Amino acid sequence: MEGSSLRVRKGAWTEEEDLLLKKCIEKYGEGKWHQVPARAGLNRCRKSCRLRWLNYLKPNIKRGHFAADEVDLIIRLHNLLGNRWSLIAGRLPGRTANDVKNYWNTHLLKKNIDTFTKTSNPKSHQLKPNTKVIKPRPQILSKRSFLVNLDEYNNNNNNNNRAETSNNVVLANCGDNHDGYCFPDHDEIMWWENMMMNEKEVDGHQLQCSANDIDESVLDQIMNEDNFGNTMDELFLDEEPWNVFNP
DNA sequence: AATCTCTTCAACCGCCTCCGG
DNA sequence: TCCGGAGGCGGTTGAAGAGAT
Repeated sequence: MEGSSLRVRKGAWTEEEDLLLKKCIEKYGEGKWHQVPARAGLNRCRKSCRLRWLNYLKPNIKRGHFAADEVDLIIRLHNLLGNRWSLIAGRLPGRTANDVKNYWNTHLLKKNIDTFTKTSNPKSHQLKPNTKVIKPRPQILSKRSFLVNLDEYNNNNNNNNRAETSNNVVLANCGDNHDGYCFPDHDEIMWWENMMMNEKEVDGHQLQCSANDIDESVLDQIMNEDNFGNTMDELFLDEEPWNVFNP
C-alpha cells in the first residue's frame, strides 16, 4: 500500500489540485514522483500525482474522439503486441496508455466480440475466432539478467545463433552493448523468428539497439515493412496475417 | 418527469522490474 | 546477495452522464 493512506486524498481531482501539480511539474520537471506531493503541497500519493499528470495534465495530450487512422493503428498494434497499452500509446502521439486501453475496452473489444459471434471477414482488421495471438514481450535486460542469459547461452551454444535454455531463449548473439531479448515461450520465439529473421540476421548480423530504444526500433521495423518488403497494409490485410497463428 | 439501465473513462489497486545501499 | 523504495504497467472499479422506458 502507498504510504500513509489514512491521510491521503483519493477520488476526482479538483481544479486547485491540478493547478498545484502543474506548477510543481513546471518548476521541478517530471520524475521524482515521491517528492511531488510534498513539493506541490498536495495530499495525494505519488502514483496518483504521476497518473494525473501523464493522463490528463501533460501538455500535448490529445482528447476527444479517435481518428480512423488512430483506430486502425491501435487494432494493428494490438494484433502484434496484445494488451501492451503503453507501447501502443507510444505510437499514437498525444494519446495515453489509459486512453488507448479505455478505447479498446469500450469500443474495439465489443466489436471483436461481435465479429467473433457473427461473421468472419478476412479483410477485416478484427481477429478471427480461434485465432491465437502470440504476444511478444520485448524486454530490456538489466546487466544482471543479461549475464545470466549470456552464461546459459554460452553453455548451450551449439554453433547456432540461438541457444535454448530451460526457461528462455536468447535470440541472436548479443552485441557490444550486451542487449538482447528473452522469451519464455516457444510460440513467442517462433513469432519473433518469423518477424525478425532476415538473411542478414541469419548470417549473424543482429539488431543494433540500445537498451533504451529497443522497443522503438523493433516497432519501427514492424511499422514500415515486413521481412519480404510488404507494407504494413499488405501485411495486415492479407487473408492469413503472418503474425497470427491459426491452430 | 421519474426511474432504470447502459456506457464511458478517470482513478485506484496490485503486481512486477529495476536500482541503489 | 539481499532488501526496500521508486517507477511503471495492466486490470479493474465506480461515479457521472446519456439514453431508454
